[in-house]
Amino acid sequence: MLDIQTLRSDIQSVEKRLESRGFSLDVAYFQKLEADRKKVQTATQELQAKRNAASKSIGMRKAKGEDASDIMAEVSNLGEELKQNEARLEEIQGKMQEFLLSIPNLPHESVPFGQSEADNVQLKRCGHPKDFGFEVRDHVSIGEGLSMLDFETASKIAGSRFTLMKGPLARLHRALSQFMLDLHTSEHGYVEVYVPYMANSDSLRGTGQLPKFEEDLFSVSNGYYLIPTAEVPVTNMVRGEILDRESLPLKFVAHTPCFRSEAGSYGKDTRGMIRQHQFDKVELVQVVHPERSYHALEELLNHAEEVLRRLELPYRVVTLCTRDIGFSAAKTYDIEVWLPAQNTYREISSCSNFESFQARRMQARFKSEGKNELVHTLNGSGLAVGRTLVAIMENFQQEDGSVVIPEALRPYMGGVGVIYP
RNA sequence: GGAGAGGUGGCAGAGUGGUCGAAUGUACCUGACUCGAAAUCAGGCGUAGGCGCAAGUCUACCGAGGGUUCGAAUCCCUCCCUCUCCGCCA
Repeated sequence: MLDIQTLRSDIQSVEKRLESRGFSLDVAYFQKLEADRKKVQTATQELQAKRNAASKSIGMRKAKGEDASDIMAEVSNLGEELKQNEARLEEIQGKMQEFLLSIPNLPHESVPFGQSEADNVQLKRCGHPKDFGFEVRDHVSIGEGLSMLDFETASKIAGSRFTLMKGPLARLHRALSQFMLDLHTSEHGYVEVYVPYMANSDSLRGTGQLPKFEEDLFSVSNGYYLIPTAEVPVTNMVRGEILDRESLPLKFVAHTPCFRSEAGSYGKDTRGMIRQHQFDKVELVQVVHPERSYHALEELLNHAEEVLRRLELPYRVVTLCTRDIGFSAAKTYDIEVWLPAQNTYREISSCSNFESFQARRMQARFKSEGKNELVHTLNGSGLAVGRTLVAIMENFQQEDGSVVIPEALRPYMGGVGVIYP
């Protein structure tokens, strides 16, 4: 959520900055709403003040045993008018809130301007795609060749876009999340957290999934939603809190399953486990002092990259352009891993600074010299586990259909160095 | 699932219709005393928002949402959460 004060004071520049990400701000609507609000709120508060004063003097007279029927008659006439004003004010404020919740974040000045995904800027490229010397297979072919990846059974159990893994491949999947958690907790200073896999609508509103993106979520009974990312439960840990300045930065890492309905992506990545309704992810979340958030973003990116370096996977980092950054983000780096079978780089992590956008929705603040100030929040995948598994299968495949285990993972695999069919 | 108790300011804890945004204690901040500290004394000390150049002033908030009333922390209704005991379960 943007600060309503900046909309009041300088809506033109807000409009302009939002335009760069393809969002057209309804300035006239805002100004109309704001004018109405001002008028009705002032009137309502005046009536309330009048009523309060009258009621107070009734109380004072009654305490002295005096008659107060004249004031009571007077103030009872206020009732209807006040009620109407209050209802009208509530309506306007509701509309204003809805309007504010639907506006995306302002892109940071360092975000490259662009019209589409094609305008994202490659920041760096690390590692070298291997020269295989044989016809590479994709992870589906490799996994099924190993008899360890079974989409048919998964769809029998649940439906399309689910995965079933068996044996050493399932273990490799588990090894990956263990490895990532250990790296981030022991070397990068994150505190491991275990969190609910369902969240309420307040939480989803806090991080920006609601109200705009409900169709991407799975909802269950009792008003719960399955989390689409650990970002939701972890970031919402600080919702409504006033933190000590000294406690910042907070750095959390969580391994959770993520559930996404992937509405509107039918026909995209239908083969394999690239785009699933359920996938595991290790998520990094930081809650920081506003002055430190861009430094923290670089640090966070580096933490995610480190996973790929240790796994010896070739990757590149791109800075998303204004048109491609997500709704809540001010700036985002995507890390893309090399997938030889697709002969391209595919997203495996997204690291974003949300500045105060989520914090304002969540009312997450810290005390600074007696004043309350909004924190900045960041998160990044460190990494998407399923896609990392895909990357390992494809980058470490051998001609006979076996898959070599990267050195860093072998302690987690009971010393196994190669997975054979 | 059954029975009971309860949700008030950072914490503790009073307040069952009226000068209550809320006593008191404690923590914290400022000042006085002190060489300094402790103790003591005095003052300050919640959140969100409106109006205003400002000083300031007004409004809302006592788990959430409705209702009754001139007036609600206090009465009524619905919901949520926490705790204790029992049952069940991993």
